Amino acid sequence: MAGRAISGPCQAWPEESGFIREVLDRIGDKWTVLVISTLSGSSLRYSDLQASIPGISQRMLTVTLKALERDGMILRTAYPEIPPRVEYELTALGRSLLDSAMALVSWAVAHHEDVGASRRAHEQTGVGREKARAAASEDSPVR
Amino acid sequence: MAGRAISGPCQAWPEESGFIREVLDRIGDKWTVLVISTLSGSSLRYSDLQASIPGISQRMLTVTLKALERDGMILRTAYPEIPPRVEYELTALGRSLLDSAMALVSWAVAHHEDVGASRRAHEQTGVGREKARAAASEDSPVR
DNA sequence: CCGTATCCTCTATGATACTG
DNA sequence: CAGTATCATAGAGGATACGG
Repeated sequence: MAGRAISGPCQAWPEESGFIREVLDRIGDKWTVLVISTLSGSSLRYSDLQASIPGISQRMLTVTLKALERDGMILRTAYPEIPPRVEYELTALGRSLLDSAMALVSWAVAHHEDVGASRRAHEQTGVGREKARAAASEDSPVR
Repeated sequence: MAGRAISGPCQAWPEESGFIREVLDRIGDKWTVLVISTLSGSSLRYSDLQASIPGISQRMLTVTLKALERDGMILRTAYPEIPPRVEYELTALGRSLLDSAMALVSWAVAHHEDVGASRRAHEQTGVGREKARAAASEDSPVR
């Protein structure tokens, strides 16, 4: 749709943005990171995953697992027993993503307080309802 | 909401999952990573950002910038000139997230072919329409 | 036990038009 | 230039019930 509609100053995001968005969508969705993180230790059964991830619905667990399997991140193995048993485990590709994803999780753990503080500050000082200063001098920008 | 409803085998994700999800939602949304990446080089004006990120709407650019500012990732500075000028730049917190996010982007660049191959393989072999084997021996699981 | 099939809601995103 | 306001929509995600 966009094509090369823009001939602006600097085309920061040429064509890579396509599959970058794909990956970000995948890891950004509500459960993917939780699932692969849960599988980091050992292979698990469907019901184990559901028990280990509080709040996930059957539907979303299934959908997430299918997507990850399709993308080669996890391996699904069904044992035709009675009762049925299915095990999920990370592939090498899945583990490689886990590394990068955990960096993000670590960031979250390390900085969530900073983010919280910033949010509180913005509520108090009423940023957003900022008072437009009448003065217009070059050296006193309005925050 | 979940509380401690589950008393299962191993509580893999206790309470951290809350703010982990918050961070993942933020970086997972359609434009955040593109915006902070674009700001990695230098501070930019609103219109520069819009020109540098093909396909973003005014609304989403504004929404994304507000969210990032609220979370302390970027700093907004308005110069009360005519015409108005507003500059956005990454804060230290924003740059720290950029590092982790770029790790993910690097992963995408490095492995998007593997993912593509896996997807094609799943389409061809018809995984999902897997043939249920009649046999039920312990040592021959169905993939 | 391991899912699939439906229905339903809510949010993210976009298009468009207007303002300081 | 730098937004804000409003309306519309697709799809993610959840609840529930049924099937192999």
